[in-house]
Amino acid sequence: MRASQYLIATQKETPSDAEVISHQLMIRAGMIRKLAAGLYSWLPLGLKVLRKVEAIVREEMNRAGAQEVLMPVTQPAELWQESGRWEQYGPELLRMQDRHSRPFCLGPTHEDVITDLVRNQIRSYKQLPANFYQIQTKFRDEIRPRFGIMRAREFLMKDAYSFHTDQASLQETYDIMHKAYSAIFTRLGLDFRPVLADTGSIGGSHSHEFHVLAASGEDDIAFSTESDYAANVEMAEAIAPEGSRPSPSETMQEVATPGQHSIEQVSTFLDVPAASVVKTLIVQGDDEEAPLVALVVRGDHELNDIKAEKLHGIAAPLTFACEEQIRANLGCSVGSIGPVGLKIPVIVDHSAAHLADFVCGANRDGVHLTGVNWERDCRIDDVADIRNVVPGDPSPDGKGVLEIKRGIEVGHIFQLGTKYSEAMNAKVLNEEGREQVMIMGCYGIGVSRVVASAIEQNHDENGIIWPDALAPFQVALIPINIQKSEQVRETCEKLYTQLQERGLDVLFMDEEKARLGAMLADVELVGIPHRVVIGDRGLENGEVEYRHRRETENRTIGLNDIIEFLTKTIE
RNA sequence: CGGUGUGUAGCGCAGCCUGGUAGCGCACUUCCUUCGGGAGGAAGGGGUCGGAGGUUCAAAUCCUCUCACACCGACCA
Repeated sequence: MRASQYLIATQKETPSDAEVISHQLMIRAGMIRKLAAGLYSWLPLGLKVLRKVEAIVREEMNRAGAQEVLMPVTQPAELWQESGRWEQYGPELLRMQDRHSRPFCLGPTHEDVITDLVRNQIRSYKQLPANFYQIQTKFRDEIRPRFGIMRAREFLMKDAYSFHTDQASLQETYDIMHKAYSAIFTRLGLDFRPVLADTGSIGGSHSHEFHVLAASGEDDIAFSTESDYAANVEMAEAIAPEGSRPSPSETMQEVATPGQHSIEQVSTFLDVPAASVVKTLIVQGDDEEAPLVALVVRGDHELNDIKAEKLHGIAAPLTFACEEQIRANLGCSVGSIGPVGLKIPVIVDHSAAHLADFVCGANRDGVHLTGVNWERDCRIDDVADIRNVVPGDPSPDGKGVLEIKRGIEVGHIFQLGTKYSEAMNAKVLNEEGREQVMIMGCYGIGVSRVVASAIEQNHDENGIIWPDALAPFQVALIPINIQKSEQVRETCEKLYTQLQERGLDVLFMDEEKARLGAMLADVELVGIPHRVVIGDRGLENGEVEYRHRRETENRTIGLNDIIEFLTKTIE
């Protein structure tokens, strides 16, 4: 491609509303432009990258035996009413009416449509298993779109749905998808981890998220230093400390702690480590007998609400008791609560239950207790895993300890079961000639988000550094003084033609008035991996200059060898 | 949804407090010089000052309403 015929919309200044580096660089490199909140146009350069991701995803999905389809973005409400999601789905579902006042929505996902399609087309177990996918624009009316393309309202997603007659078959396809996803992210050149994930409200037994590791990620991922265990912190199991609880050595005493509420304040005030203090949280129960429940974790730990709301007796979604409820029931304010003398159920985290001689609130404002011991001074009704894991915790698989890093969720696979097929009556005849509800799996990849995550992981102060598989162009050809030197012009034209004949995607910076510095800056910002600079000075000696985007020094290469060199390097 | 803040040229911003009819940098157009890491000079083009209403002789500036956008928040215990 000749730069003179291509829109290279780079800009020096960073827009003031771009927070994360990928957003800033995508704007500056001229990949995307914002149309409205969470809505972006893709310029030629950005679209080229997006298409590359798409192509790799498509190839690997086809290789894994999935069949491509394309379903409408606009979907009739009927289907959503049938699956029950018209009511369930919140304001993220953009609803509208057509000219006949018939209700429709913009598809945030396509389970309902695919289930309808398949129930009408597939009648026999002989046609199963089957896995259909599409690469399609989705719309989710996010409360707060942010980070550019990373959390946009309209985005490109690959979604696949598989159908089965039994769990074993679903498991088989699930495993194939797991492998295909690993192959995709490996080919894309990303540092990623498949992690165990929460299945959320959808249920089902198995779910993995694929995360690209990057500091700007919105999720915390825990993984083992010794094994391939990895899980979303929401899910990662905090295993109980070994051995039995130390025996009490102190007597329980009241201490005045005026105005000290937070764990940090209390531990500083009493000069004890946060790990020797317990925090007691009061949440809503789901039983009329026990409308409130106390949850106790160690002072240096955080409650994991997903784990907590799964426990018996606790209302889901997890809801904290309000100030008035606490005062009415316990007679103190938050900040002075402790397990001693509580009349409501007390559920204690493993680590907190392992403490002896700990500190806690006295259920009276401005008073704490020291030297408190379980059983002797207060009840434990239940011990459970209700905290987030922290770095250094033992890995649940017994190998190594946990480390925590931030991740960007780029893929999610899960076993849906029969949630949709049952609601929508999607059945086949099985071997015995009986009707049977199909079992489903679903598998998504955020195609546009992959582009942003690749940039989060690959950039420097000069701009984007594309992994080879994603680069919009492979080679940039940069002439010096093309408007003056006939020699430079002819050499470049010839190289341009020859490189294209070798099948390389070349950007020829052929603009007469472009200055060297500006061209180099653009090529670096845009992130083209290989660049060749051609000038009279080098040509005198039959040489050109080559530099890889990751290097800081030029290499001198013979004019006659450059074609061969690039062809070999880029393979 | 709640809190805060911002809307002035394609982008980044000043001007607003203290009303007098719009400016800077980058980008863009033309010409000259320059040309090995975002050149210099000269001359230009481009703005219903987010929108509506009001106050005033006069509104980007003051007042009211409205729209859009952005940031922060949903575990203090």
